[in-house]
Amino acid sequence: MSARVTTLKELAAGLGLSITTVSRALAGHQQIALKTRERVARAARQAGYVPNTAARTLVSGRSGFVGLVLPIRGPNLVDSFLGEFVTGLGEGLLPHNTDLILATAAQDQAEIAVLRHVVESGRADGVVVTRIAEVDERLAYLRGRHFPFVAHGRLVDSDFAYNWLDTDGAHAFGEAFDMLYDLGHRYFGLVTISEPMTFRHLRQDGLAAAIARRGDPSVRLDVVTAPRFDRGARIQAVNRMLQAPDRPTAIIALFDELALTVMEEAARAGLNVPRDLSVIGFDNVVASAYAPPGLTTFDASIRQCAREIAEMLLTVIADKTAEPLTRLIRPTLVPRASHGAAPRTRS
Amino acid sequence: MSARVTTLKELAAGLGLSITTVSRALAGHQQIALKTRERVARAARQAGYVPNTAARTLVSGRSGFVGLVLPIRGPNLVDSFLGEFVTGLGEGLLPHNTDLILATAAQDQAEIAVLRHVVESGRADGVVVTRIAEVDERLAYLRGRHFPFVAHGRLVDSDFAYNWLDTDGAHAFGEAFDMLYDLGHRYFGLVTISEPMTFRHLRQDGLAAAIARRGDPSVRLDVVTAPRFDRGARIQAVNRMLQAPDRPTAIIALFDELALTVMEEAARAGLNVPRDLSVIGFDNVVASAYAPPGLTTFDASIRQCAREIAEMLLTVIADKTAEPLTRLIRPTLVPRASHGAAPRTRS
DNA sequence: TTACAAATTTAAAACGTTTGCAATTCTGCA
DNA sequence: TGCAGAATTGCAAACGTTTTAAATTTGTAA
Repeated sequence: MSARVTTLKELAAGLGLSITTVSRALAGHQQIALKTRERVARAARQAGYVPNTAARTLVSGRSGFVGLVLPIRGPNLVDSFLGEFVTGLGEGLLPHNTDLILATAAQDQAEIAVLRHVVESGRADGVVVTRIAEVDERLAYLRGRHFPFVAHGRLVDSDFAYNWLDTDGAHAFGEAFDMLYDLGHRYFGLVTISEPMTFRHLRQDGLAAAIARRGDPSVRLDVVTAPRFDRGARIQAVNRMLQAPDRPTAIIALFDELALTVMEEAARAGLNVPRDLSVIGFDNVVASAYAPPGLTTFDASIRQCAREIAEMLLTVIADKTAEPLTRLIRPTLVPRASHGAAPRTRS
Repeated sequence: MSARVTTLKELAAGLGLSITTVSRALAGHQQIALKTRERVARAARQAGYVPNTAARTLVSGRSGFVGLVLPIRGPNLVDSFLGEFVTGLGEGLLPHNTDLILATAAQDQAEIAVLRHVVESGRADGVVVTRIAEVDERLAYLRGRHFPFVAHGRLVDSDFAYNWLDTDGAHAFGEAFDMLYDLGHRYFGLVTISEPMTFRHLRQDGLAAAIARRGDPSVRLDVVTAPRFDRGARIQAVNRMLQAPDRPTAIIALFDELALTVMEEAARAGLNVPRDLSVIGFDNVVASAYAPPGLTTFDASIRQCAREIAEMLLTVIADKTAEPLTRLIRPTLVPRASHGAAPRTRS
């Protein structure tokens, strides 16, 4: 076992054939005699031949990679999202012999610079773009370059079509409202974030639409906004809502991390969930099953979504002229113990 | 903004220079006149020139990638490990302009086949190997090929030296024992796994060594083994220990997932943690903070370890002849509420 | 046997970059 | 003005593969 790697030239020399023939034989071209193809295949297998990716990419223009730009975030923020997402992408790419490249963007670095580099260096045949912002230059850039991509999430309204897969947060938030309304709740709280991500609008709009559909003027909704990555400010925002003299009887959080904060602060304030307060989250992070009394939330099946995103991207790469693909995935309610009937008496 | 990508040839033509000169100018060679270097740099920046990775790799033999083989596991097993690990690697690679490639291995597929493919296709300049098994053909293969790699974890005893970084599970388990012993515990339980991973030995040996050091013949240790990925069997194994007429007063689990199962089953059996039973885990997964009453565990700072692994790997790639690097990281105790004084009376 | 078509194989160019070596252009000095 | 030597630039090969177009071999029918 040596450090040398077998090349096509060596293989050809050993077989007394030309490089061309060996290359074609391995590719399974019909024009090469069956007997030759078998002979070559045997020799290649025996030599452990693996084609050089760089050379193949250079001539074919296809790298066999799909890219994902990984933004480095602050500490303490790692949940299972990235792991699930990457695993799902891997599963989707596996049958097509495509690998994933993860390019890291420093915290202060513009993610688009890294994206540009990935695209223009020819490292990848397509990219996945996550965490869509309200104004997202990445999508415009990729579209301008006619570079294959699939967005996880989408713009609120865009003047162009593109490939995306999103979880139907609007529907989930409407479902949450309906369930809580039927349990007697009329005074609602929404904890949202201040970062300009599109999903906050989609979910909040879904909630507002459900309220409007119901047409009950006694329904009231308060909204409180917290910065996503500042735990202190988040707790403060949550308490603004909890400490108000007339607090909501049901709080819907934009995602589980916020909902868990709500439950912790409620417990600290001596409130019983769900007797005094119902809480509903979104994401179904692992901790939501463990945090007492068990957080009712929605599962977006990230891994499955990522797998589909990978498949969509491979489709787009194979046929760049195809119509834009879009998929809206309905998250499933995970009912646990953090929601219940509205309290009878109000303080 | 077009779909075309700028090449060195175009850049050279536009500047009236040869490809050679432009290439050298961009590489900052002193032999190119300063004025020319500046002129070229300006043109390159303006054209948004990014060198083609495949071409560069082909001629230089360096891909600028580091590989990680990602084994697809069954469902429901995604914790934050992968996300943290990948993030840490990204952080470590970032300053060296190196990216990460993730090659997926199907569930039934031999991981070594994927590894071989990554290595021999020239996709990566080095690889990270995780989850070291008792007999691990990956290490032997990489060593035979003289291919740069760093192992996360290590063999129990090996007849050759290699680069590794490991968390000192032996020390942690000894620390756990000492703490529990001082709290009056004498009857211990260890929940371990049946999969042939080396870390189970390292941790169990650390525990045994601490017990031996103490030299108290009244100390007793029971060990129960569960398959890692079969939740039902895991619960069964845990209950074998909990339901025994004389059960341990303190249970140490090989990792948090098992410890959480212990706590759940203890609660179901009407046992109060920590009054009736102390439980200690390892990993500090997010859920361990939320699972009542809060699991005492050890934090291995995966992200930080991964960053160091990346740095080690880059060192090894830069100088293949260097002495093997090894790092043993001491995990820190995260004391929560799942451990306490040994119960006075025994049933 | 010959001619021609079909089957099979090969030479050579191309992909975009780096690099050893050679060629050219400057500079200063006689 | 001429020339050595330094400074600067360029030619061409190389990396390992795919692919176009052409060459060679084989088979078949006259």
